[in-house]
Amino acid sequence: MTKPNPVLIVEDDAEMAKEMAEILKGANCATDLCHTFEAGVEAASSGRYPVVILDRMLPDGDGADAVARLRAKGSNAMVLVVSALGRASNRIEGLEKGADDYLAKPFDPDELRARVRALLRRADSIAAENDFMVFGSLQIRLKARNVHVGQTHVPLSPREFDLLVFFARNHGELVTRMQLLENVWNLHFDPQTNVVDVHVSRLRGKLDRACARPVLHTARGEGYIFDPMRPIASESE
Amino acid sequence: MTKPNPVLIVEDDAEMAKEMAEILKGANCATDLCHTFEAGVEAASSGRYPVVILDRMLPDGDGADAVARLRAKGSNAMVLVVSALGRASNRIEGLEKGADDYLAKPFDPDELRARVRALLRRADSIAAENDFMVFGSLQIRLKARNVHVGQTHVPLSPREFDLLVFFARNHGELVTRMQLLENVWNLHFDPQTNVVDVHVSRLRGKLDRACARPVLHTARGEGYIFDPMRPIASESE
DNA sequence: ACTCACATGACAAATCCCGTCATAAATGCA
DNA sequence: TGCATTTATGACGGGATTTGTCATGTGAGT
Repeated sequence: MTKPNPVLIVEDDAEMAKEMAEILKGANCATDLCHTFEAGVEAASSGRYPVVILDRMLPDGDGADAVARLRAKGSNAMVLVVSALGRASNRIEGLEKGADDYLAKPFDPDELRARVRALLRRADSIAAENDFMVFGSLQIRLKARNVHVGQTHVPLSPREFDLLVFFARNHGELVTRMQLLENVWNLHFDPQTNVVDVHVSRLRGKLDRACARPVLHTARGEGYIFDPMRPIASESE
Repeated sequence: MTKPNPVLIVEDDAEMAKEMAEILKGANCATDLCHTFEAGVEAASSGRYPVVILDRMLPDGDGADAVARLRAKGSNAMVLVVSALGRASNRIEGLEKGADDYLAKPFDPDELRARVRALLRRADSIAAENDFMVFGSLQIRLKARNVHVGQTHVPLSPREFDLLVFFARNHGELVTRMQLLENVWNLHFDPQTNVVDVHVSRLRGKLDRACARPVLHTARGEGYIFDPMRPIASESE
């Protein structure tokens, strides 16, 4: 079994939310919960969730608008809108506003599972076709070979891009200079220079400036760690 | 009003097909019709239709398999499966087999329209994101800025790529040197040199070699014509 | 405070892209 | 066929970009 897929549920009814979470465990999903659209949009725009489930009606607004706000923030999550209003007209409005699927309450557990699975599959196939990596606001388009932070483009040289991709593929993990020489430079021996350091420095210069926070951390005596999600220098908790 | 969207309907019941076509006129669609999956898959794999509507059950097979065959042929059309079997289990199976939406018969005309519109919108956004032009075996990825013939990559310089894209946008039509200077070079006067000729020559060298046939034709005294579909040197029908 | 690892600015070699020119080839016409 | 005009293409050099090296600065840990 592969690792569970993160799914965000935005729902104010705690009972319903718990039920959905329970159902989705059967589809290999790890659910997180928000109680308001405000919080939901915020969480979803991190790019961590390939699939987001929105209740159509919450105290703080309308699901259709929430979808619009989400899209405006650059999220490309798959959105499933769940609604007590099951009539066709509502379904239509939801889909036209940018949701990817629509489900009426009350729903059959099997159907929820199936819908979410279909959305995950679609998210996967889009990601595979259009190869796309997201770390918070940092986006890497593998085929286009370009990098964006939020809406702004970060110009990288070919080497720098390859370097970043290697880091991204091993995000959160320690990467040694030797690994980099092997995989990015295709060198199977130590050139006895600091090529790696120089390129890491250049890459870091561009990325940190763009992200306005450190993303490439150095593990003294070991190597480097790429971890864009790491909270900004503060201890505790 | 923009120009109508081509939609392919695959349906054996002529009455039903006519009705759907009529309904979809209201969604600004130009519908074509096939009566069998065989013909439908063939027509759809031309890549001309962003949206394909499949009946679930036709004499020559099952819609779910047709979707699979379509995908295997490399089509990335959005597929809506319409079925008399409206139960959840069928809907689920359809979606999991690779269809993009599922609609039960009988349906509300408004709902068909809305679904198709949603699929068109999604097709658009995928096309915009993943912008892709195909001429026979020649594929141009606009964002990735790379070109493939069949499976092999054709390396082009930036200028050459821009040139090709301009030709591709005007494929089959005469393109003058002046147009190229204006649109590819951003020159609004004649530089009195043969820059264009030289770049066309270079581009042609790479493309013709890769395609193993002439793709960029010259219209003596007029300009050039990009036409990758043009049958190989032979007169008459 | 000292040492060693890492960071980074500067420089130079290598590469690639592009426009120009000169010359060859091809086309149309008389 | 021969001539004039248009197009094709090989070669050259300027210029920008990328990349690796080195020298020096900075900071962490002992």
